[in-house]
Amino acid sequence: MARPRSFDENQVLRIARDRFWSAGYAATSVEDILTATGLGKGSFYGAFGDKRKLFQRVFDDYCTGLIEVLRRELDGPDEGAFARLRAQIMAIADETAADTCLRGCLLAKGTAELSEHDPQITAIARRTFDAIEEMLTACVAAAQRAGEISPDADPARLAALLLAVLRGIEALGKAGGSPASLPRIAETALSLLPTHKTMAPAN
Amino acid sequence: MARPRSFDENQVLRIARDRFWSAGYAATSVEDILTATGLGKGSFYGAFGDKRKLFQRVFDDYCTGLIEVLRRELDGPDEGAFARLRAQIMAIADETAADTCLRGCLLAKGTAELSEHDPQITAIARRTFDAIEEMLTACVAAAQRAGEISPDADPARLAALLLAVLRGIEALGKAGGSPASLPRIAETALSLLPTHKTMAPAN
DNA sequence: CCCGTTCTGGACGATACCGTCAAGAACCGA
DNA sequence: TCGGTTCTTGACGGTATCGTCCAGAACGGG
Repeated sequence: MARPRSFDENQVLRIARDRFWSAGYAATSVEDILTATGLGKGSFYGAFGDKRKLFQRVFDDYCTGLIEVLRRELDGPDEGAFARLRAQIMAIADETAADTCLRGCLLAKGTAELSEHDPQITAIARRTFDAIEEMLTACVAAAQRAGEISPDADPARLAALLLAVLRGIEALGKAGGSPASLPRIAETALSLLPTHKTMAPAN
Repeated sequence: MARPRSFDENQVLRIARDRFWSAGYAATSVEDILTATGLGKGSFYGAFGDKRKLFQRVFDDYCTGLIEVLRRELDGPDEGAFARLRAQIMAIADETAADTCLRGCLLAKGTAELSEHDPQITAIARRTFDAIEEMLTACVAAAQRAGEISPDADPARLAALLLAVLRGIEALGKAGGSPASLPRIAETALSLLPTHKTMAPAN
């Protein structure tokens, strides 16, 4: 018994996300979002409270989605764990290389722009990186059990390194450059992982 | 025969850089810079033309400085090349870990915020990454000649990977986290470099 | 059919912001 | 000392921005 919403909240979130994603937080005005979505001010502030609150929500949703996708791709039996790891890392590199408009990753962009002054954003970013690192660790450990990565290696260390490489690929991607360079970096990283019982890794 | 400037251009550039660095481009207003520097509008626009032009100049100066520092640290004889490489990479990791206010690196921040919409910024970032990669390549090659890195490895590939790791460390640093984690990543990366004539690297 | 509740549209106030401009100040060579 | 040139100060116009508020619309239970 009340007037129902005339807009789809998720659609608004998507549109707002795209605006923030493309222009950044500070450069996106509330009016931008209003015209893009067709909402009136009353509806907007009533439903989302605030530009900052909206961004935090969008950012959080984005990060949650990221983690979910990654989990779906990486989880699985020990058999094929290394293949899954490789495929996922290569996919991220390819994706980044294909992003010719240089939009990049909202997680990276939002963290770069806001982490210094918004502890909430920092916390979300931190949580996300931790989650990804954990999934990578599990995948590396699985690959070790399957005999595809040297059992002497510390899976947490390798995972942390791989996460850094992934974030680095994303960062380099924003400067353009040749499309082949990013996958090449991913390949190099994968090829350096201690596959057999070679030298002592990650001393 | 004209009235001389009453301000130090370089000092203004430094102050403006710090503002941009801390708040980002969009969130820094010209008035911010004016009050921080004490300049009047006329002087500001007369000397620097524009908020955007000023940022490009600040960004360019910053990148040039970055390259110079790195060159000073990495250049040298083949003897000790690997030690220089290691020292520099660890230094960057330590520095990033010590940056508790999460200000990060202006190159990363500026690129993340502006590369999508400002080709000039993209070009500067690109040029800077290329220069760093080139210096890393030279250093890796030197270490190979000194017998500290396997001669079978492709120095350009290793250098590209190291650059990605460095940028990744910087990106992860902005999310806070334990101070030990970043140096650990750097160490892991260094330890995985093919030191002797181990497995075929970077196939 | 009607009323309470929630939603909508947009006017509104108060700043903040960008970049221009003109009037006057400071300098220095002659 | 004087004139020409450059610099400085800050007022100004026009716009953008954020968030509030309220009058009225839409709905559905009773």
